[in-house]
Amino acid sequence: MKQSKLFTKARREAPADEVSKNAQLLVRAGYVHKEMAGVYSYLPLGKKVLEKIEEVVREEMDAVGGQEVRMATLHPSEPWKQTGAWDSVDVVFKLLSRTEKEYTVGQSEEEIVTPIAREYVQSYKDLPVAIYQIGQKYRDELRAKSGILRGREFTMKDMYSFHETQEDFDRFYNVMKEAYLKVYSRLGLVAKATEASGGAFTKKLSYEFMVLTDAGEDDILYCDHCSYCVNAEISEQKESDACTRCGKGSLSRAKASEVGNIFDLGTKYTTDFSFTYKDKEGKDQHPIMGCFGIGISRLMGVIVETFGDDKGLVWPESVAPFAVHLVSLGKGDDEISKMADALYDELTEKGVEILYDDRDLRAGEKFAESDLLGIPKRIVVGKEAVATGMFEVVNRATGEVVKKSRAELV
RNA sequence: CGGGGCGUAGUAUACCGGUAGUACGCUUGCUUUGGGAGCAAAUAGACCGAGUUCGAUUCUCGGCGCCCCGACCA
Repeated sequence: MKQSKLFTKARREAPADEVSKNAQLLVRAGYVHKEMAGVYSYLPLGKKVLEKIEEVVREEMDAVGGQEVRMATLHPSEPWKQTGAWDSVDVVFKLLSRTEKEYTVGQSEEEIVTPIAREYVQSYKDLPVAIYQIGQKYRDELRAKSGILRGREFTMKDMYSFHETQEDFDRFYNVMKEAYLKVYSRLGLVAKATEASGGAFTKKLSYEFMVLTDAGEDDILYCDHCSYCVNAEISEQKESDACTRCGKGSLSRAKASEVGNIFDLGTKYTTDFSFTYKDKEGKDQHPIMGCFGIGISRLMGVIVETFGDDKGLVWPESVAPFAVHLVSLGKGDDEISKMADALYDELTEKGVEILYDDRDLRAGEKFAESDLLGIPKRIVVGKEAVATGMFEVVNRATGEVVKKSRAELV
């Protein structure tokens, strides 16, 4: 992609009405555009990042046997009334059509997925099954905040699984826990599986996946020795207490952002929707259901909060919109332009995802903007490259500079 | 939803009870060219409504919007 053709432009100033780091940087760099409080459009660069995150999540969900679907976003009100959520869940948007019919937009999909599963699962032989989707969710939040970390519209991966027995659910639950940790690790994040309230439908604990960041909304207590971590809202322990799990470490308190959760829904929904299968004895049984969410757009925000520095965004390679930022210097210098053009063509042909700043701008402006965009690797083509044949390669995260020849790059 | 703050060109800001100035951006020309250049010209603005006033962008009230704190958070 040539930057002269890129739809968006970086801005020198951060928007005055954004305080959070993720919103300031993403807006400045042209990754997103705010529509209203808690609702952002994703522009070409931002969309690429979202898709990178989605792809990592998709691979790990497929790896544990998940099957991807795309469920409706506009929902009839009936199933929501059937489960009681229409009246009891206050973040449900309620829409009225011109003929006064009621609808909602999905803030979660149990009301949609359960009737779908009921249609295709009749026997214990059809279980277990796990289906998921990646898509937009809508929640009528009283207060959107922190840029893309907590919005009224956001992108989420939500998986729903159905099981014959509690044992099988527990088995899958652990598989998912590992899959989730793998996802976060691939995104360059350190997440803690955190014990939390199980929500409305189970007395059991659920797990929330927390990434430590001051921008987060939750307080957690975690052991400095083992992997124990608990949401402070359900814990009677306090900072500096000895860890009750390993007995060796002590607890630290920190702010964290919830980037995923896994719930045991029991038979709440399968009962509400009269979803039964025949077991081996031919008796009707309600499947046990699980729900597994990952906040895709929130993850993007958390990545910005975690890695962004005073110069701008810093993307881990796994989610960067481009792998390489090729920057040519020397306005109007034909030799430099030709050399940069040639390198761009070669790298593009090799399949390298590359953004080429071919614009006639001064070096300072190009470097500042390159830093802001946060692409992991910058290749500079200037007089020096023409003279020596060696290209300067700069690591955005570390600032480390190495010289490489054309042959080493392509 | 309670509390606080803020709404001025595309962006960031300034001043003012007498209709607005600066910087960046955008357009044009010349110079400059390895860390956000210079000169010149050009473009562009008071959230909405009501009230007070001879006159409101400025003061008052209401609305709307945005941010922050809290509450809330399948």
